[in-house]
Amino acid sequence: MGEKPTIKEIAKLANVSVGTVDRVLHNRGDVSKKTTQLIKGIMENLDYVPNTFARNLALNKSFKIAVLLPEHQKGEYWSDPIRGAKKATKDFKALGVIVKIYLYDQNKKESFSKVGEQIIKDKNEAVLLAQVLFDETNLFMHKCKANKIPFVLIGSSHYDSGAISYIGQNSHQGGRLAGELLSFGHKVASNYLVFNVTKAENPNFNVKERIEGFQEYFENNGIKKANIEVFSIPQENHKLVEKVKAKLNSIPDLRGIFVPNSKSYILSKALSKDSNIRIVGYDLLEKNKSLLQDGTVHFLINQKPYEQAYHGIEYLYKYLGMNQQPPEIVSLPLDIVTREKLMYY
Amino acid sequence: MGEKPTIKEIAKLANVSVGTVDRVLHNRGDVSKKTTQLIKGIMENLDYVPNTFARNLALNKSFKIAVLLPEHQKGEYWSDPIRGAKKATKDFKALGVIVKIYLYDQNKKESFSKVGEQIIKDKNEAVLLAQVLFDETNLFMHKCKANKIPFVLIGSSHYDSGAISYIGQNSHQGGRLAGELLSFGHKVASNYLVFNVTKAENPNFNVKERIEGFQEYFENNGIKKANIEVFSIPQENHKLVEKVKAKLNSIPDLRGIFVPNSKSYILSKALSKDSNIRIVGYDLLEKNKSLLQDGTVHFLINQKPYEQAYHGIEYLYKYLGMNQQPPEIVSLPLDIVTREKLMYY
DNA sequence: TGTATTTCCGTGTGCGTTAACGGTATTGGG
DNA sequence: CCCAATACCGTTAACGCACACGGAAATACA
Repeated sequence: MGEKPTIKEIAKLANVSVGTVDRVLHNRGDVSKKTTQLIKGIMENLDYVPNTFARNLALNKSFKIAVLLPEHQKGEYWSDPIRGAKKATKDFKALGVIVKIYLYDQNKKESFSKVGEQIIKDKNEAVLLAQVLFDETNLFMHKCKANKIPFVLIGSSHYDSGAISYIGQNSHQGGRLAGELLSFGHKVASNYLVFNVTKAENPNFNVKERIEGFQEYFENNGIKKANIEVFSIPQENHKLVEKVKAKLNSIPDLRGIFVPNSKSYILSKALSKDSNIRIVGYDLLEKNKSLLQDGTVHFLINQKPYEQAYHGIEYLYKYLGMNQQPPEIVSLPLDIVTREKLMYY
Repeated sequence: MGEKPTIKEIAKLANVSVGTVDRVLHNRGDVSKKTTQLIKGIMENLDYVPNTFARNLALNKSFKIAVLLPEHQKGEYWSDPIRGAKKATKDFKALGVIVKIYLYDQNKKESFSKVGEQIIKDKNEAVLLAQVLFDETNLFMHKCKANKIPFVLIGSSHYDSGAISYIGQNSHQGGRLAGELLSFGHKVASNYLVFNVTKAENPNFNVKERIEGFQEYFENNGIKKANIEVFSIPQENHKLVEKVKAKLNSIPDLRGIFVPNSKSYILSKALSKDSNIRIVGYDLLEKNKSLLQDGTVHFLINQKPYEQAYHGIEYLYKYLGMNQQPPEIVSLPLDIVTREKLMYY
């Protein structure tokens, strides 16, 4: 009872060979109806389940998974998902997973396309990617679908993309959380600023949703009189710092600032040293961590890019190797980082 | 390059047989120092990882892991690590891991001992446990050591217990974080209360350390004038609520309360509805979540009991099945939960 | 009746790793 | 110098499954 039945035992009970049992197991024909029924009955009775180890060993196939992400410097955002991907590479290597990381220059769209084609050429069987370059990524995802290459999207949410799974955070939720943290302890209505540094030609839906969530929070919590100004400015603006300073000075009694992307470190350049403004930002870049450390920024919301990539590869392997369908949307919990929590990261 | 190296290939490169490679792989001696180095070097170079499927097939054994935790009602603290254990059970089943959960009545010490003995009798090869009943657990851990059964401790920190790994949070850190959250935005010194509900005969070192960390925070941040009172009271006290109310009234201008364990819901009974006191508590019990939801409590620190148990089983398997020594101490990051984050849990 | 086809099934090899077993040098003791 | 002990290493049979190959029996067709 405790022991697991093997193919051989089933064969003996049915008075056939293992080959026959194997044939009905994978119903690939060449077995008479009678013996098929007999064998199926026995398997049913003994509750037979093929041994995964033996099966995978015999199949002896490996899975090539491509990771498609932007090039990056050390300490930048994209180094985290890369780390996660590398950890997954190591962890799943023993299971036959071969991960190759493809990097592109996010300022050169043709770089993306080139790398994307390389991925197809290299006969990768699955792809993990983030939608940084919107249109190019859409194109690539279409190609994947055409070639029946499953892929997982991390970070950004583009629901009808055809990805077998989307892994990221709920952006609305993040915005609301930022609202909660900024207004925490303030009973009275106050002035808040959303500092939105944009990047030309790269619409970011996450940022849009975060801002919506931020506004939503104040509406839903009866802090209607809160005055929320959204200040958007392109990163390429050469008078950026001056303009930000002017904006800050133009708002009397500014209570808090929400930076819905990783650009807190830009905002900090325009802040006076002894500013008393609460700031909630995103992403644990080295520069941002310093701001947390010295008290300029009070909360950073961590997107857990490391985990996103790790789980992405995990899902792709399970999909390819064990026919397991991953959840369509995986919402990672928001991680609030304060100065005291910093030393863990 | 893309293909994975096998033992056979390594053997060929080192001019030895697979047997020798296997011997150095599992360092079971009978190999000269020179060839050992040679083989290790080659394995390093090729980044060799033994094929899990072949390995487990050859080993053809399963690992019995026991989980030893208190009985619990739905929604209570211990249901979370149980969930984590069950998830791990499912995830590692395919690797030959058999997990059995043993529950005891934490109010009956003899119940613990009985279950503990059962674990030994059942020939479990590893144990995951939490130190709820201090002395009894020590005794049991000694028995495990005597029987050479490895075990992992989750939640509480008892360093010289002989556990192969301790998984939990840094309690000092948790206390400091609580200090940070309570004092956030307050420049001036204020009055704070630590509300410590104790349980007879069950000294909890985590709570002690959290309180120390809390005090430490104010000392280290120049908020020396902060007045911190630690109020300890046994849970069994039949005039508990009255006494707490009295205590609260006795402190003028009370800014915040730190509840260093899961007993926030007890404190809440003594609070007036429109209280303006900031509260930081521990643990996502259903009762505590309600308090977060209605705004009575502002922050809960989540110990991640689910993850503790999951990783505990993961480590035990790797220890048993792959000779991998886990880290002696695994500090899970502190998880700050606010109302806005609540819906994820 | 003889040959060709179809139906059905057994045999054998290989997948990568483990570990028992046995074998050949090498060293040490007398 | 011989024998025994030791150090070191190779060979090989499992582990359970997948699948190619070939072969016997049954059926079809002439």
